[in-house]
Amino acid sequence: MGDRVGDMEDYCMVEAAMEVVGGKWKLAILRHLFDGTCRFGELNRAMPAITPRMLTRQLRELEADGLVRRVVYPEVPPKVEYSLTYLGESLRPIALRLEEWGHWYRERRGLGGEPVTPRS
Amino acid sequence: MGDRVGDMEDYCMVEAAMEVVGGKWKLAILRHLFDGTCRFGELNRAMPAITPRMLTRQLRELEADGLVRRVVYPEVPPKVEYSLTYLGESLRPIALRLEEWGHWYRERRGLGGEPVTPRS
DNA sequence: CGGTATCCCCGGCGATACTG
DNA sequence: CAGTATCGCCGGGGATACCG
Repeated sequence: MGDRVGDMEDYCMVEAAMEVVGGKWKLAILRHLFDGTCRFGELNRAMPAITPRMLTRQLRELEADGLVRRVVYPEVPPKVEYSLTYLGESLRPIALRLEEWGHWYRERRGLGGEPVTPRS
Repeated sequence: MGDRVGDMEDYCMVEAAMEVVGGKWKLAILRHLFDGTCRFGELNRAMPAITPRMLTRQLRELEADGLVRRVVYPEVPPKVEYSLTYLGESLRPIALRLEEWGHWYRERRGLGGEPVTPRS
């Protein structure tokens, strides 16, 4: 061992990051949480294209990966607040730069794709 | 501009970026091309886990998205060189920061996952 | 309000064999 | 050397209905 171990360590890290952040809605969710704590419904209203099911799933994964904190208020009607952990916050600069890049990229490429999948 | 009109434009851009760069091997490939032009076989040897088929597919997508340049030398035996376009180069700082982040993340989280799916 | 349950589709991804 | 061809899995993601 040791001959070419360094190779995979390197690119593996970027893939490790992608596993955490590569879900279809993950970065979109984080992006909203950058602006502050959100309730479930707020997030869902802010991203109408995502179904509650998927929003839940992605939030739970983000929580399991330690990027998002979920706080349940035991009251009625139910209230749940999502916020970023320190780990989640640490992604802010990168996400923002990626966002910039995406913007710049689409300008250069002439807005190739649809912004949001249109529903029938 | 209005308070939050830009919302979906914004996060859409990060998703746009993910569409281009979100493939399982995309960033890994780019990461290798950051170090300079590569031939097909070099890339494949550098990433033994990826099959030729997938390597081809992801390279073609990167090419279609304008991140990678493919140069064919009409000689025998065949020789094809892959390099980054200006667009591809522009991802370097972001990819590097994501890599840093991935490294840091895994240290904090105690190396949760396997680096590469081990073949038996 | 903040989710689950259920069902299903599609395409990303993989393995193996073959070719100009 | 640099790919195709073929086949198939599997799970991420979606639609809709329902629940505490």
